[in-house]
Amino acid sequence: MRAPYGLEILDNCLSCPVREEHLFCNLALPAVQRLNHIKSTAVYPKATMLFIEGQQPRGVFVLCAGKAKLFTSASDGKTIITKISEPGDVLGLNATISNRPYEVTAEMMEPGQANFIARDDLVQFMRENGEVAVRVAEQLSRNYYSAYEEIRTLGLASSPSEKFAKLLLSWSPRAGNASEPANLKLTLTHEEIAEMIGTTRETVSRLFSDFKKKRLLQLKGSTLILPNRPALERMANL
Amino acid sequence: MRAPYGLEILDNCLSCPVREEHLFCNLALPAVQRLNHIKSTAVYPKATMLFIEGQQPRGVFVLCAGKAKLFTSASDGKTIITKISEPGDVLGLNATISNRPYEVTAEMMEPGQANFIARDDLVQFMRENGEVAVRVAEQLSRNYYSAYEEIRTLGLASSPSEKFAKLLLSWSPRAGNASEPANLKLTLTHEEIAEMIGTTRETVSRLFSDFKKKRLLQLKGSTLILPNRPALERMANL
DNA sequence: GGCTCTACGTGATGGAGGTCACATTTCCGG
DNA sequence: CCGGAAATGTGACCTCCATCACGTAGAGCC
Repeated sequence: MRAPYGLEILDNCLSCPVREEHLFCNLALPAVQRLNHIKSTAVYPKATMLFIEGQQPRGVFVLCAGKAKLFTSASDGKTIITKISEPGDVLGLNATISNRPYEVTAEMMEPGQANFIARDDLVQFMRENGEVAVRVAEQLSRNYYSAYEEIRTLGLASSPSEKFAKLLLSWSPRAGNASEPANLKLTLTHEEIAEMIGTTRETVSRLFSDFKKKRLLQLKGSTLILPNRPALERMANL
Repeated sequence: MRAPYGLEILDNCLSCPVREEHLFCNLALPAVQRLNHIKSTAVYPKATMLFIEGQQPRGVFVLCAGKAKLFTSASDGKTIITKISEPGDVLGLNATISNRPYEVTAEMMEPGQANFIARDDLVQFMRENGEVAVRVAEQLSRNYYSAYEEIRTLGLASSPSEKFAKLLLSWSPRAGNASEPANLKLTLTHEEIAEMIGTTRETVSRLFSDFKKKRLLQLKGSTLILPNRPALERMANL
């Protein structure tokens, strides 16, 4: 089930194995050829910073393998993780398009691979190809949407438990109307979860205890089970 | 100084009186003609909802006169104002491009006027004209940036006073290095300010008192004076 | 097996700010 | 100029969570 962690370069990394919304899927052949010409592929070890908050944008990274966390920090060191990126995601697009500094730091959480497209090449490619520009615009608006969800979570939720419930729900694939329990792998530390919902590690630890007691979640090793989605939704004010 | 509040239709509302970043400025003539053909102009009284959170996107509004507030609400009624839009701003672009429901409600705060461009027309226009699509992408990434600022404010600031200081700073035009006091019109109620920084009206009221006492702001009628920008920046952790 | 380092669990404590209540002022339409 | 509504000022209270402090558990390593 897991992405290969070896260091060999994956071929055809821009193709779309799963998700329809990938940025450069199903383009016309000439566009694909042009794309292959301007992209470059590289392999990154764990903890690599693909780019750092505040840097001038060099271009975008299309993640092929591995996960990356995107986060931003205040001068006092407080940090919020805004997204855990997975293969297929495009990183640094907003900064690159608007030519403003990267607004987040992107750090590999595991060894992985990514395609890089330099800013000038991408902008030129967009100008020549309206379809590509539309795709980019769509991707940007998706990014905006998830930023908006973040705002709603941070701004509208009154308690850490509410935010925690929202986070759990966002992890669980919405399985139709059925109320079958969702289970998934928990790969984040309490510290990281705390940085995602704007609270402290200790509070997250207590939240896990509370939620277990209330039968809102179970942990078997690193497998997280959510037996009662509706109750979570009630907690999250949905 | 104030925009006319009469109900006559302003001509040439898509032109750019002030700001360079307006969406459709300085386009080639044929594009401008096309634009004038697909847009329609209307006048809206105070408290009009241009669109409502959750509605399917009909298209975008380019605000010509008047201010509008953009906000989103939780089911329990708690509300956050994410932006005060001013003439020249483009409203509803993200939802329109991604064809997802409007993520906010846009409500006129004063009588005003806006151009409307229907979704299909806009998308078609973008496809035919790569330059327009690039402009749209740039606008989207600007929107994303301000959403990001919001996230930083809500997520990284620990106290209401910190957020309040940030808000005041965001209102004050950054006047070079000089430390001349900034003054500006205060058009929002304490309630609205509270909804912008995620706190309560009472707390905002107390913040005004505290900040006055600490010589961080003065109020002359509805004119707000910030005599000590550096001190505000310190409060905001900048 | 023992060592170290990181992740996690949990109690005690204090204070910031949300909540409620009510007084006062400002605004605005008639 | 007046009356009601909306906006604002302020006190009292009390909850929730950040903080501090420590103990424990597990993972990797020699």
